[in-house]
Amino acid sequence: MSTLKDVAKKANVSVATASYVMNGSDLITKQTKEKVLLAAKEIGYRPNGNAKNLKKNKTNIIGLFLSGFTGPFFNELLEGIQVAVIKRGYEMVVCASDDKHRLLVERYVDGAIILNYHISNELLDSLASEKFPIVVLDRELENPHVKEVLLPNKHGMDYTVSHLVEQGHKRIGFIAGSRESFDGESRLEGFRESLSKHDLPFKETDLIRADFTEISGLLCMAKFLEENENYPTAFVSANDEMAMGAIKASQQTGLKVPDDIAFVGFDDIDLSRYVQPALTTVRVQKKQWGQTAAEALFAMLQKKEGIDEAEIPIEFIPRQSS
Amino acid sequence: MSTLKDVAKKANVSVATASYVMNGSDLITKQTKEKVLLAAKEIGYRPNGNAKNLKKNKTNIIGLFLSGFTGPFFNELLEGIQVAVIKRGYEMVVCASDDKHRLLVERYVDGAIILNYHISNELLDSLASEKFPIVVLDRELENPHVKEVLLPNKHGMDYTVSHLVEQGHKRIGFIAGSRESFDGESRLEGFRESLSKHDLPFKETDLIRADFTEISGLLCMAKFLEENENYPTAFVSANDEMAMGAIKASQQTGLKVPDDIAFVGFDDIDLSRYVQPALTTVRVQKKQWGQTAAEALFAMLQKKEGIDEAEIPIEFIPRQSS
DNA sequence: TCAATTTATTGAAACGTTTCAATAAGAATT
DNA sequence: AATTCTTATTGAAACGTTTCAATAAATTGA
Repeated sequence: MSTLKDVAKKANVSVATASYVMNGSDLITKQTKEKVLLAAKEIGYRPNGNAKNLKKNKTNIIGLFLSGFTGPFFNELLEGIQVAVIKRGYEMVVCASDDKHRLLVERYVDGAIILNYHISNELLDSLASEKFPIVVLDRELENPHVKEVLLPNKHGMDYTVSHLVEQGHKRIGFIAGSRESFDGESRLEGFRESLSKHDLPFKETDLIRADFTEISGLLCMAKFLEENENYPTAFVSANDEMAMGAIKASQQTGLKVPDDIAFVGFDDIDLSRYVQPALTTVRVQKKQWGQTAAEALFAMLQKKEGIDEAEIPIEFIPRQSS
Repeated sequence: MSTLKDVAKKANVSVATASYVMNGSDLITKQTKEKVLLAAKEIGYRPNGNAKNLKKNKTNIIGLFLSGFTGPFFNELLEGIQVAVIKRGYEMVVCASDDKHRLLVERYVDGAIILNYHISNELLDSLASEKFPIVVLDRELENPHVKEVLLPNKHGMDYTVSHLVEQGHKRIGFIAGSRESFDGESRLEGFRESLSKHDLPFKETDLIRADFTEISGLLCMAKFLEENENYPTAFVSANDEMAMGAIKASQQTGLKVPDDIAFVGFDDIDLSRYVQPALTTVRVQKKQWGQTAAEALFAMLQKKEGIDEAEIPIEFIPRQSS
């Protein structure tokens, strides 16, 4: 593989000059510039990113660290981060890990956004620094170089429960996702809190554990209805997909939604307004979430202090399922 | 940030020794080993991946290059690649690009899997080499260091069309995705070819252009039905999501599926068997696809020649929508 | 015409590792 | 006790860049 040295030799200049040319310095005269560029092309030169990074002590890459690619995988979130990152002239890489977290630890990136329950708080504490800021999307963490950018899940649950209470519901169930999800659990927690604000009890047996997929919602709800002939008049779901599945299951059992049983989702995915009945839900700006996360990271990277705690906007969307 | 040198100094050994310890060489005596490890821990040492990579001329990372994070984003595919990559002691990074493709060009990875229509054949041709093998998932490309791992889309269309013809359909429409998708277009092409094998004509006006999302399928189908009171008795869709959307649109117009109009999807996503009516489709092993792609890459990386052209298995799944 | 200034080019050190070849220290063989 | 053979440790070069400081060349001003 050819290097800058090869280019320099071919163009009859020093490697310093070649380097300046490759980086578009304006000290270099036009004709040497062309000479070098031509040589580089002829020889098929590709810069070596590792050497660059090593020298500059900087990669211009930020990393998004996920726990995996299955499960609730937020395309919009990725898109939001990507947009913000590109705007800053950086690149983004996303990777999944459950063990060594090599890409996170070995300084391949200038900063990290974390949504990975396999990564411990201790590790993050030991990594975060002035030079290596971190944004967490899935936990609370007190550290000057770590910033939390969290969804206002509890806020959303307040809307939801108030709405349901207004409609006269007294016994409300909950469809939860997998326990590893910070958002899922904080929605459940928020649900519990909102319920008690309204002096309503929660029967633990009305808690259904699914795994965020539509099909798990369908299956678990079907099972629930089969086992309990006495059921809540309403269910809150930790996301839209499960709510949709649960609605299908209820309908297949002959129940009318929302008359016999009401459902409220969370997220407002595109499909929610098109299903029958259209799904009541809480709209979450996932793309905005990603963007905010990236912005927060860049703010730390540039030591700008005054980043105001931007809340991710949410909105309650009443539709026909409740 | 502390370096190996710092560790060495603290442990009173040479950096060579420290390096050997960090890499678990068995030449080093147990007590120096402990001494170094302790020093490393105390000092909070993290290896510098860039320096390592530079020296070793190898990153142990393979890259998956996508065009974006929206659109048909194949979690299963990612999962498949990830599994195979981890098994080999490598890591995977995924990134999106539409312009400079820095991460692809600057040797951050040891090999690449491409599913990104922004990346030109010329670029791939210039990058691919003995030392840098490439697997393409979205094009045909003749190059000794590039391997195609493609879905048998046309094969799937043969099944589909034969099935529909057997059921007596004579006028069959097609719901296509966005033009940038290689798979989408090759399904369309396959559809055309299968149709003509059966001596059936294809009316260009029976081609609906959507964008792979369920909602686009719904919207485009609704529009089509509104504009054409005369419509095909069956539609083949380039993926399941659009088929589901189209079915919803048809039902909302009062049509009975499959009696008035039949639908066949492609992919067999989880949900397909649970919708009403259950969706006839072609099952594609996406995870297998990813795994095969990664295996093919490793085979090239290890110069193993005899990689047999593994076909990704597909299977026709007749259900109630046709 | 010569000094002073500006502009273009270059040599060489440095970034943090790995790893070869060389050395030092111990153990084993005479 | 001297020699050989192991084993553990180390010095130093190398990987491919960037960038500072130094030089060389060209231009200007007197």
